[in-house]
Amino acid sequence: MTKKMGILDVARRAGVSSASVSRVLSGQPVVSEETQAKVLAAIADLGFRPNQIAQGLRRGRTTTIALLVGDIEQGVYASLTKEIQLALEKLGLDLLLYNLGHSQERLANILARADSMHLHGIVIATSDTLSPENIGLLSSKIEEQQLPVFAIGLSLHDYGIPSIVYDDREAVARSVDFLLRTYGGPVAYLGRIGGSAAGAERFRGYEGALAAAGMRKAPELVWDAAFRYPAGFESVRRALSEGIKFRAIQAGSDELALGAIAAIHAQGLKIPDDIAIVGIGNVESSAYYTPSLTTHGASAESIAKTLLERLDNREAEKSAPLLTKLSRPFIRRASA
Amino acid sequence: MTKKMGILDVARRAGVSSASVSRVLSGQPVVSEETQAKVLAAIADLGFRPNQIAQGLRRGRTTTIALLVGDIEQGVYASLTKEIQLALEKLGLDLLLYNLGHSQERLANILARADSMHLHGIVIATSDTLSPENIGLLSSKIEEQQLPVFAIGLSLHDYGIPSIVYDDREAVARSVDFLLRTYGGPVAYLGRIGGSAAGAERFRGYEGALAAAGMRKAPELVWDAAFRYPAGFESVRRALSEGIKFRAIQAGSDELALGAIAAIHAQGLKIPDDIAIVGIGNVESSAYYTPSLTTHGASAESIAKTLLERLDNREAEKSAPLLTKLSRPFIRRASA
DNA sequence: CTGAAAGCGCTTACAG
DNA sequence: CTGAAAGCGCTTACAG
Repeated sequence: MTKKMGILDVARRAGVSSASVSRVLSGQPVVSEETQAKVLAAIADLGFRPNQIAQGLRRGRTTTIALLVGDIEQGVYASLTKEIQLALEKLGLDLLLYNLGHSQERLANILARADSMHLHGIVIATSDTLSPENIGLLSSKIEEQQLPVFAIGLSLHDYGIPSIVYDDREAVARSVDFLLRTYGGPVAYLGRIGGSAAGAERFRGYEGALAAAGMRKAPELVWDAAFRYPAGFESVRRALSEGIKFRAIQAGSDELALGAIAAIHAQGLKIPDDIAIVGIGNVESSAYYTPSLTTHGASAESIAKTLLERLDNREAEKSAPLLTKLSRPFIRRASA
Repeated sequence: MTKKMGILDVARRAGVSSASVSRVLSGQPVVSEETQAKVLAAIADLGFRPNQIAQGLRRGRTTTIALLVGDIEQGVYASLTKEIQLALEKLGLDLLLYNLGHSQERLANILARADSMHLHGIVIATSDTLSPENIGLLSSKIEEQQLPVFAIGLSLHDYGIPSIVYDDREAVARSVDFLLRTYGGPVAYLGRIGGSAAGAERFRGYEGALAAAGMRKAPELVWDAAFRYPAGFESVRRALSEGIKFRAIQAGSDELALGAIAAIHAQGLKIPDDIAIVGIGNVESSAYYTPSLTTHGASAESIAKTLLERLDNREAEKSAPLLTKLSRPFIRRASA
């Protein structure tokens, strides 16, 4: 049944030219209803599907969006990937996935290769700070190639790249203020600061809340650590063993917070009685920890939806704001 | 700098024909060293990259592998996706990601579209039982289109589809036996059975261990539940509230086990003192729970490696075994 | 070993 | 509104 079959076979069967078939295929309004009906019938009869590569070559671009993701093993990126793939499917677009793994060099390689792939668009979702070279590559793709590029989770609007981000500074400021008021004592910050654009934003929220409360930032209470579990565990274990005093922790990710919880428990301390902790991201497991984690929510769905709309409406896009800020809901659970 | 540039520009600059350039590009051994050197120099000078779509059209297939994944939000699939993408990159292949989300209909749609995409290969990784139609679609792609297809995590070797799976039956039998010996009392099974090929295998391991120990399987101790946290939480919450007695739980996934732990803690019970629990999959967070989760390991890396070798060596593949079984290491931590 | 030429399967000006 | 024809950028028999 799956013989090779082309637009010409459809044309023959419908009794029209291949040009007409092509026009029906691409939904051009010029074709008469009669022709359209004949072509559609022929397509259905033959079970024809246009060769996407040939279409891509002729049209000069594929139906593929590249999603460049910081670390797919982190829950937030996994959810985001899932929702974006689902959304793209509605537009008939496919998703090419690249896991960056925090390497600017890998990113550069991928972007270089992207040129010859004639992508439909690029979406980059990472919390890492990008190198100037990579930012340059991205924005040149917009200008020179008219290629839709979107940044998620990091603000590149200053470079002309449309960005969809959470207002993490505000979110963290809010929860640190909450920790200060509720628990009184010193609040530590646990999370990546250098090298992470999102991390830096979150840390600024922490600094802001301290300043607003008239408190000084203590260096021994700022633990710059990678975003995953082991880093959270290790940082807190060390702080505890060094006898550093703190009443609460604001973590830069849920994974960090969860790793921290393990370290706190390992010392026989109670949460939130001895130490309170707040995460950010609302990873699925965070609700099922003991204690359940107080955190800031995320909505991969609404990001995907925003992306979809903007991808679908290239006209409106020209006058769309370069920066879209989403606010995170504060999710209070048992850990703080 | 990024003007459109083709093989002809390279040919002109190198002083050879476009055919020679093409031959150098595809690494054909016929070209003389001199020609090759000239072409390579011209390519480097111009920063030329061949148009992948044109190559795809001419060669009849792209450099893209489609990865169809059950649920990217589950840790095992996220790790697998990451490792596979990394491995493919070494072969110059790109990864097209589709999240199946346990829908056979979605799978059918994706497979239907795949024909017109002229993929380089298909990898399906899901624990779901596939519909006969979808299995038929997959195996026809191997036969009719010579398309490499691999199944990961579910055995489709009976249908001529090369499969790479863990020996989950053996793994679960081992840990259930361990639970029986260590804690004496009744062991419950928590996990998807119907609709999940992998789940069914795991459950058979449970049954086997009970039988080997001369115990009867009690229906009230078998909780058929979806693979994620909420299902684990809810199943155990209910069993506990109904007063069902059990000393240990074997879960069909780490997420289920972690959800179960939350439910056990919610009742004020202790792990493993009151109830012991074993998961399967070794999701990253499982080591950072309180208590840390005893589970069966997985190695996305070794699966990706196996896949890579088999994708890279199409000749050897013809005589390769259709079924590759990997064993899971038992990881004993605090929960049992 | 190399080049001229045909062609992969579509789309799109160009005429009509 | 429709068709004949050129062409997207490569690869690959076919001659030489």
